[in-house]
Amino acid sequence: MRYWLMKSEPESFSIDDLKNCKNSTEHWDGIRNYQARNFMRDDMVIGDRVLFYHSNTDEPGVVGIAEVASEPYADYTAFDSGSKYYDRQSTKENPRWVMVDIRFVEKFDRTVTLKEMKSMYNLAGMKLLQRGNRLSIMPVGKNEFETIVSMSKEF
DNA sequence: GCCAACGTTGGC
DNA sequence: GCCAACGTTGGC
Repeated sequence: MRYWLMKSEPESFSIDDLKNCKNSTEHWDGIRNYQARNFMRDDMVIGDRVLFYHSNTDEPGVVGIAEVASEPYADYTAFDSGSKYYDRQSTKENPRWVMVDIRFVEKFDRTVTLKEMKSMYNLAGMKLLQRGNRLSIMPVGKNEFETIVSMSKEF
């Protein structure tokens, strides 16, 4: 099993929104970055655990856990000329962008904030914390995943 | 709202 | 293939 971190702006799609989806599952559309796409396309496996991260908000941080719930498949928002994710170079015959389904697993009792994570010596290697990182999907180490989960249980 | 950092685009 | 211009991300 692999571990991931996926960012979402809570004003557009929060962990509560995910929980409230049908079957607490939603497709993760709109990824238009090749590195992030490649992670979904090449490395994600059903059942992989995902740290759900809220970005662009008052208190950025990890708010809970989700899991990968499908194989990768074509991101159909790229075919829709009315969508803000439309990409005329992505065709049904040869889709450029993919997505996976994500299922809610649990919401933390509290947010593990970016600030806290920065202060943890054993999280210093996290991609999330590297200078200038803007990836919205990134791999996370098992130890890092478990450290963050245990931080969520401490007050 | 600002701005640093980064990815993408396109002219050459 | 270089690189300037531009757009986006996301913390602050």
